[in-house]
Amino acid sequence: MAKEIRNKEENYSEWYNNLVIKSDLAENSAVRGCMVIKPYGYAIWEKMQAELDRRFKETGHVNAYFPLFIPKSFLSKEAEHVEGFAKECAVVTHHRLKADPDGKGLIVDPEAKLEEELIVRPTSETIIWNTYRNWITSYRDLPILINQWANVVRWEMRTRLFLRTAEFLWQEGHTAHATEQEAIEETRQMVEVYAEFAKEVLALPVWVGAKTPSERFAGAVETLCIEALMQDGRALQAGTSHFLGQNFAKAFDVQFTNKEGKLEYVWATSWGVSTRLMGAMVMAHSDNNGLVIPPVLAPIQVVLVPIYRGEEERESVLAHLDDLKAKLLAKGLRVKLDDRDNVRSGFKFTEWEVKGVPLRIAVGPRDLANKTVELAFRDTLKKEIHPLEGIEDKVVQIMKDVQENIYKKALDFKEKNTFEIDSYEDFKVRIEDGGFFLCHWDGTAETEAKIKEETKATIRLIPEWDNPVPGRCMVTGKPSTQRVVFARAY
RNA sequence: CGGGGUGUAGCGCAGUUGGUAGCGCGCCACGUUCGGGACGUGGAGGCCGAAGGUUCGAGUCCUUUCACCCCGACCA
Repeated sequence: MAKEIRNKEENYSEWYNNLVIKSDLAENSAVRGCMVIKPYGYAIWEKMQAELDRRFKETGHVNAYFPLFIPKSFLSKEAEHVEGFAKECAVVTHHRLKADPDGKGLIVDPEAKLEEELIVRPTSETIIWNTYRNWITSYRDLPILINQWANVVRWEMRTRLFLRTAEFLWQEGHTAHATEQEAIEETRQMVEVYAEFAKEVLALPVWVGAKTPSERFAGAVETLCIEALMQDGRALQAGTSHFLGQNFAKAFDVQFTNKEGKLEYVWATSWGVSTRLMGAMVMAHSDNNGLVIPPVLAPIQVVLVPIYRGEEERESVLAHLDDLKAKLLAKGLRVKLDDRDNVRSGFKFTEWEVKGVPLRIAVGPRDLANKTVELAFRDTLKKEIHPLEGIEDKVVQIMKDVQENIYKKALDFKEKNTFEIDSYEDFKVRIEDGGFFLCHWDGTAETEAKIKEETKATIRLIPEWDNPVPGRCMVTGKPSTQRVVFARAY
């Protein structure tokens, strides 16, 4: 069962509002479906970037940057790739405007038509592989392990804040390898990096597995992914890692001479996560009091709120909190001292709670007298009084505990909402309540499509079980080698 | 592109059978307050999405049009 929170769309907009606003830049549809990321939201994205980037570097990758514009002809070189992306591309056709001869304003200058249209990248496989062709001639040039931080544009029919914006920020890794085995291992390694990141940083437990052919990335031989569960019971694809085989090498003619002196096509992978992760984090942890941000990600981990009346008290409490802030900063914590004098402390409490700051420390005259502080925990909403002595070490520990606690809560939710179902009739009923469903499937695209058609549920992934248990397809009764994970997804 | 809905103050909304444009929040000023979103008094802020029509008179009725939101098809 999903939590009480489910279907409360108004919660989403309230949560989101602290982080982003929907772009209202234009009255026409040009920037419909884009979002403005506010500083507080962007700080979370920066933290995600830093944590991901560190993991990429640790696994031997380097960053680079490729152009935003892709010649139209590039996109058509890989048959399945073009099939998948052609329907959602923004196209640049001209390079100049001029004054409208019939009146005010500007028109596109027909003289300035581009010889070949440019596509605003929906993903960068094509332009990167076009570049790799010139970089790779020998096995000594391999592997190439490059990541790029970029924005991409996908002109979706329908957008959804965070989860499907027309423009989004992401990272895309594009690697080139001499052997199939190495590329497969890279694909696997990166999905594991994502799963670890989801757990340790987003405090989000995920399923890891392979997509079915129908859900695969356009141009991939295999797509691995991580899938998370939102509090409303719907699944969210949170990251993908693709084994591209030699598809792009063949499309862009990227060959190398191997140790035996023979020409071979290069093996490829690509993998990415996006600002969608912010949506995942928000929808997984937030509650009716607002955002709940895991400490590792929180732009502000600890907020210090002074309580006082009168100028004299204000000064002594603030002096005290200045000291405390310095002690906490020295421990590497991200601390905010809210010394605003134009709002009351109660207002501050609520404001930081809504923004999801993991820990609030309030200090007033009473605490000054008793040498204590009041700790208020965002995740549990509990409050406790703690001696001032040694508080900085205590807070360091609290950050770890809270991170762990938020993860455990999400893990518990995921486990309670994962069901083994063997009857399709049961499935049809139970799917309405959301969650992950472990079912047997006969492995055919027909059955997969039928289930999607009848229940709106899709196969989120095929897990790699330690001990796969065979059974019979819940729809057709045909043999199945193992259970797969179904859910309704965003 | 189908199906539904909404456009009135910065935001959220009300506006009766057509008759001087309203409320809440926010904003500004002053005062009292201050251990969980304070209160009082005063104030600023509007081509009622746009165009046309009916009428003595339109936020309200009619026509046209534009925009946005939600649900589907598409998708990370």
